[in-house]
Amino acid sequence: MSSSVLALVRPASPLAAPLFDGPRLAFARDEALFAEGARAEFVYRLVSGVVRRGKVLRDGRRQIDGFHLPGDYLGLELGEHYRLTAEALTAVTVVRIRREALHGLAEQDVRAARALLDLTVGELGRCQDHVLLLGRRAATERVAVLLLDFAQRSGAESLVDVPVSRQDMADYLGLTIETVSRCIHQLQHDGLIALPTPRKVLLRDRAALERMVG
Amino acid sequence: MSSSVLALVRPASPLAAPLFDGPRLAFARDEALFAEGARAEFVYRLVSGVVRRGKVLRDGRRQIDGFHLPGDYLGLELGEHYRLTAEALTAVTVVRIRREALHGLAEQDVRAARALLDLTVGELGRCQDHVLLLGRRAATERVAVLLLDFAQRSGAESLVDVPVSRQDMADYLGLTIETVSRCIHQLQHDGLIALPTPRKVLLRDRAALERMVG
DNA sequence: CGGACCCTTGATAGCTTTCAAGTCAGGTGG
DNA sequence: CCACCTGACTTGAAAGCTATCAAGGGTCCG
Repeated sequence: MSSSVLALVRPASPLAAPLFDGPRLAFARDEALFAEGARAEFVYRLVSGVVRRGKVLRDGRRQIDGFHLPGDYLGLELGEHYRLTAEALTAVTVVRIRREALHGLAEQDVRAARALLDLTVGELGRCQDHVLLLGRRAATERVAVLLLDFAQRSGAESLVDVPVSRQDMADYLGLTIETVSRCIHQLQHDGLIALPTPRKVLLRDRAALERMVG
Repeated sequence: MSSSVLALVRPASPLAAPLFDGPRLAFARDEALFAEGARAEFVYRLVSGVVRRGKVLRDGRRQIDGFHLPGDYLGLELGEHYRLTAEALTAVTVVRIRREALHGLAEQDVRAARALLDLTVGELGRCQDHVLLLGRRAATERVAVLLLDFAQRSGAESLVDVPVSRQDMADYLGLTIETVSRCIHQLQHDGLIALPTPRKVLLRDRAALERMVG
């Protein structure tokens, strides 16, 4: 069980209880929770919806670092400024906490400090897997990794929900939208998956997919 | 083991004092400090030498996550097992501490806990930058980024020491050794750099390099 | 001088991108 | 209810970039 890249980010070791709680906030689809470079004032816990987190180069090239689902924490960069942008892919609700308040929590409670560290370490591990994927995997492998991640995340037996657009997949995988589409077609042609709808993937030969991913 | 060598990896916010200290250990060139998958028993602080840290796919494809220089910490993954392999590129000396001891330290001393978190967050930030480089930059840009990193790290005005082989550069940049060589040639041809020796790069037009990197 | 290793260079192949249509589903308004 | 429109996805053809395969230096060191 090599730690395959987890596209959908989740706590490394699930916390028994949320690290913090509080009133809920809503964001509309396409709204930014926070932007790269802005002062990092808050840390968020996602309650519902899907969020993408990434960066853009000045010329518009975009790289997505990960997708977030309910339960995930956002803004753990914990520096003075956010290092990337988080945007709602759907309507989203979150709980947020001031960064200083979270640090205060960690100073008073050893368990909170440890949980915070574990979350950050988990994020680091996923980021390292992402580096391997982008540096050394061919296009079809990348797509297979992502589909398996979606599958694992959803816990679905074989019918997997793809919660993001082809463009977002491409920007996560370091490919173009056309290449993603062609790779999916290839996997379908090889009998590894079927595509009831563009956003639903049926895993027909999960073992073969996992072999491909290594 | 010239102290002018540089690396991509450095503490996010330099610690006033080392997080821990103790007796020194030596590793020979090409020796592994620890291997991916092994039980993560120790955390290391590099005292002298250069270390590379990375993963390999089963078919031999290699991806390097970063290069480490004196002052850097290794093994901060802090999970049950190391997530990557660390190997000495030169003779190396380190100080090491048991993982549990470090956690104990963090539990007793809020400042240590915070330093540990900051180190991990810094590592995460560098990893995110690496993802952007691998996902969305062309070969020559990647090489330029690495050369500028080496430059910044060494603090050299214009004559930069490249402390790693072309193969290691390639494995860090997600390229082949030939492509790295050709990109360096290209930069030289365009007058941005000169190459007194293969491991010494003279920055002739740093502004242009930085423009290229964005 | 010979050998080993690292780096460079050349030619060709292959994969992914780019450019350009074309299809499909969902939503809107007539 | 249907025509239309828009956005998302797919498909095709050609170009471009990087990898692969294959030599060819250069340097260090025995």
